[in-house]
Amino acid sequence: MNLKELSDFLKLSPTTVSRAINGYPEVSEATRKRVVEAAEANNYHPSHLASGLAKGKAMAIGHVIPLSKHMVMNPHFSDFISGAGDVYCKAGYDMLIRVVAEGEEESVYKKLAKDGRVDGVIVHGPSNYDARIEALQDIGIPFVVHGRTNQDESTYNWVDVNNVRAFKRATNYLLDLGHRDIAFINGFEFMNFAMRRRSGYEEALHEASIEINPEIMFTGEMTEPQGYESMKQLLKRAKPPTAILLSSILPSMGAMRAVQEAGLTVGKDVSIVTFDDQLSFLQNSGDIPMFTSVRSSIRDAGVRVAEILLDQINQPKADPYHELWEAELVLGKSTGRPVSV
Amino acid sequence: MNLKELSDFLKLSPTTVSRAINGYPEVSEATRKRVVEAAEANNYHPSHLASGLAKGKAMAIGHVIPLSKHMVMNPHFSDFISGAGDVYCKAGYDMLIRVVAEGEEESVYKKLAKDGRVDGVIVHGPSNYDARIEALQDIGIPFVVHGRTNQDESTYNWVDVNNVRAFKRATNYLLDLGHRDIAFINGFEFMNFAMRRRSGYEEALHEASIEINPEIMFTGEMTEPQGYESMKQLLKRAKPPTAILLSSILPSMGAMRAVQEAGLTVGKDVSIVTFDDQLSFLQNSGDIPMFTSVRSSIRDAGVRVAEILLDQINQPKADPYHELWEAELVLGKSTGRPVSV
DNA sequence: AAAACTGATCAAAGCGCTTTGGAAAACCAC
DNA sequence: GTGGTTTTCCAAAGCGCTTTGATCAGTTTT
Repeated sequence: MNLKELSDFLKLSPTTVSRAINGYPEVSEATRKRVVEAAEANNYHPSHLASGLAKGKAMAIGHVIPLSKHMVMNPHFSDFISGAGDVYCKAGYDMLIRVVAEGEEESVYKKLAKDGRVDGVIVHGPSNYDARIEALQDIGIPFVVHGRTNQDESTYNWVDVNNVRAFKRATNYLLDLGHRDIAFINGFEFMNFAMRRRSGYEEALHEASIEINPEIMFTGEMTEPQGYESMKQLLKRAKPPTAILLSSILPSMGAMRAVQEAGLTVGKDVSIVTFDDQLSFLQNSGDIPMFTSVRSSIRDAGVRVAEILLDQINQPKADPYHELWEAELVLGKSTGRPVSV
Repeated sequence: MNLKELSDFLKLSPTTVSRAINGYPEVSEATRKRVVEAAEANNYHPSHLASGLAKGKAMAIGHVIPLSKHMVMNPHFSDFISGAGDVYCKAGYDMLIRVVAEGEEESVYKKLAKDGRVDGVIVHGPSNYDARIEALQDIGIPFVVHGRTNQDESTYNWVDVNNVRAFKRATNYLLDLGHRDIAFINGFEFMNFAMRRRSGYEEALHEASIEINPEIMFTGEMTEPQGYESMKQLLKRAKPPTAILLSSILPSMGAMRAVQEAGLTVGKDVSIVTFDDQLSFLQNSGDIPMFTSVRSSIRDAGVRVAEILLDQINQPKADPYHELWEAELVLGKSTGRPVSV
């Protein structure tokens, strides 16, 4: 059943029926009621394609998700997406996802923006210099970046965590406890957030006049095995570091496994501080959390980014909008004073 | 730039331009080349909405993802989706995701199917009796179920793992090692896969004439904390079970943490067999995997489910299609003979 | 009672594309 | 050069909706 049929059935014009359903004021309450009931009864649903075409809005938001070399979908996405998806759903928008091999993102974003299928897009995982930003600005489609780049921040919308401050604080906390050998297991540093985290770590060490030791700094895909393998490397050293900073709960689980396997105790022999995205399936909670962490919910970020994007779509002339979030430092069981030698 | 403008520019009719771009044979190679080049040069992208409307196909597949009570997105989705998304992308389809509060799924599926926005849908996480199946059959939209229900299996498309057999094998393996007290930490048993896993476990115990003990059987959301808490319960018992069966790597990580925290060793004091979906971010691999497991890739399932759906969309008259996969039993470090009393 | 206004409805054009049913041009054989 | 085929292109209708501008009754104003 389509609009025409429904309006024939009701002996009304398509105009009136359309307006009745979309809540326009030009139609009397009596007929509106009649129309809505008939639509319900006949199981009529307006075609999204047709209405989208007619009003030039697609009522959908695009996400492009790059798969890494090993076709791995970063698990942090699922929480981000569940936050964003919830916002879209409530606003009547759909989420359009394109999974794409690493490297092709830019062209996929362009196509997505051009073919009129979405009204705005989210940029995930910006690198230090990210060509997508200028590409999207050229096209003129609204977009929000989750994170930032090293490009001019003032020209686009973004929501980011203060990664420098977070990791500086985490490092300082370990320094205050008396640690001097602090390892760092980071994500890939071409990703902007990872680069900023490293800056925070290095700043803190600098200020404490501790030399930076590249031998105890790792980068890689933030997975459980990454944490495990890196930690194993560290424990092999003549003088293993007494504290480790990690970029996500996932590698932290792996690091913990390596520590326990070596017969050592986390929080005593080795202190761990992790960034905690509050992944819903790996929650670091309880009376005293398992890990000491700098914490910021990636799901909340998804919510906020989505809200901002919808706002920008409805007010296309608005100025670029930013939010910089501070992570909280949460004390858990994984840190303590270093065992004195 | 739209079709009309491009065709004016080329001094051709929209018909010819459209055909040239879509690769129809009625247009000479010379003009096709001219058209394609002009399209490129003018950065012309056909409107997806308009073409979808005109040909009655949306070129998109719908996924409805229920959030659990705590707004948690099951992390297993992300791997499934990355597999499916890859297939869609290669076939020129988009993935449309609606995140929806638990319980509203049926109506959301209906709306999605009706409003012409997608050409087919995937049914995730079927329960034992799932109303979505009949709803979708009524509507007549192609769909594929990831998993099965207890309804008549022959009437719809599905891809499933032989969960009964997998868990029976896993249990038998533990029995063969000499274990007699085997606990089971399962997912929610209103989910069909979890129910079938339980059947497999119980069948094996029955055949070995071992009584089923509900006190050492848990169900819940399959997360790290679930495994941790359940395991802690088990270790508190006067005579803790010597082996545990778990439904996913996530709770297994938690169980392992509890075991290690209690000063015991996995694979010696406590044997663990888990179902391994081969989650990309928690891989159970290496020379000898961390966990003994029954293994089946959920990403591969996503790929296959997507392929089948696209096939069904292209041949709507085809018979329902099913695939039942056998999980492999992979030996890892987490199992051994029980410590003799 | 004519004029002005208001509220409820409608006809028709348009969104940007595909596709049907020709028509025109080019080619072929005889 | 006539009739028949192919090849290449086009005009126009249609997909299902929204929206502009107009109509028409009913109400109020002068």
